Amino acid sequence: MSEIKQTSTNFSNKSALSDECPEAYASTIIGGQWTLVICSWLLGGKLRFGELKKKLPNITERMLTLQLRKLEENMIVRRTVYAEVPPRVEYELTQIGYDLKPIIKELENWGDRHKKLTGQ
Amino acid sequence: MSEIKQTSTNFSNKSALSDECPEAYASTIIGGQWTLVICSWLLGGKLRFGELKKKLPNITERMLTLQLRKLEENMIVRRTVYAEVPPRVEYELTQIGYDLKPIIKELENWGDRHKKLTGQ
DNA sequence: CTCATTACTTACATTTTTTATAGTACCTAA
DNA sequence: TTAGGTACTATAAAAAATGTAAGTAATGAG
Repeated sequence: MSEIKQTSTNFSNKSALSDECPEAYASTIIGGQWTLVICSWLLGGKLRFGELKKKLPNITERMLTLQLRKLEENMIVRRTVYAEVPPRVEYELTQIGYDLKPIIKELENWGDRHKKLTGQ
Repeated sequence: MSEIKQTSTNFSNKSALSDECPEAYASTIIGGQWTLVICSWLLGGKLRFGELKKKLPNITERMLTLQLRKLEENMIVRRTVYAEVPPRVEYELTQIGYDLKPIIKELENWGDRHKKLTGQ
């Protein structure tokens, strides 16, 4: 996740697409496997690392960390560390993160309809 | 793309997530690198394989084929083959594919705002 | 017969994403 | 002194996605 080769064709393709197509740009930001689900949980309010982990039973701590870091880099999520022991870290959506709400809702809606249609 | 290991943790994680979270389900369907851009072009009407290729200058024929096949499998796109030589194949959105329109539009919107905000 | 056209397919290589497993620092409470 | 909780890190490996390069079928034009 952190080791992207800026010389690869894949990288330049993604960059070019992101430059020209804001929907592709958005997709690279919210496209991770756990990204939307994390955001979806955070729509309900701030959560600690461990709380998020409980909501996503199968995620590894590493993946959760990576996804949260990426979300933080992309300013979707704000991270607050409390200087306590044991540590307490809270995650919450920023404004632009919260702005994903209608998109997430529509995706849920569309997903449900698609499932019914295809009998999944 | 075609060789997904149904015994992998990744596969079972994705399945479980898709079962529970329609937004994650939707994301696995429209999450490919070129998927949304292809759909976005098709919103304007049916296009031939070669026409799509021209719209996406950097895509390889292999990737275009794979993405279109996946979209077809997922009933987002309808493929029509004309028995001519040289062959002619047309792609167009299905109803549920066309229903992605508002989502794509909102993603474009959100992407633009996000770009401005982060100075990309 | 040879060539051009179109929409692919195939085999393989590379890059990116995801998972597995085992740690770490810090303080508190027993 | 030891154990326990919290939010991580480090390293390796597996899996998935994407890219490269070459080839194919059919047929009509020349």
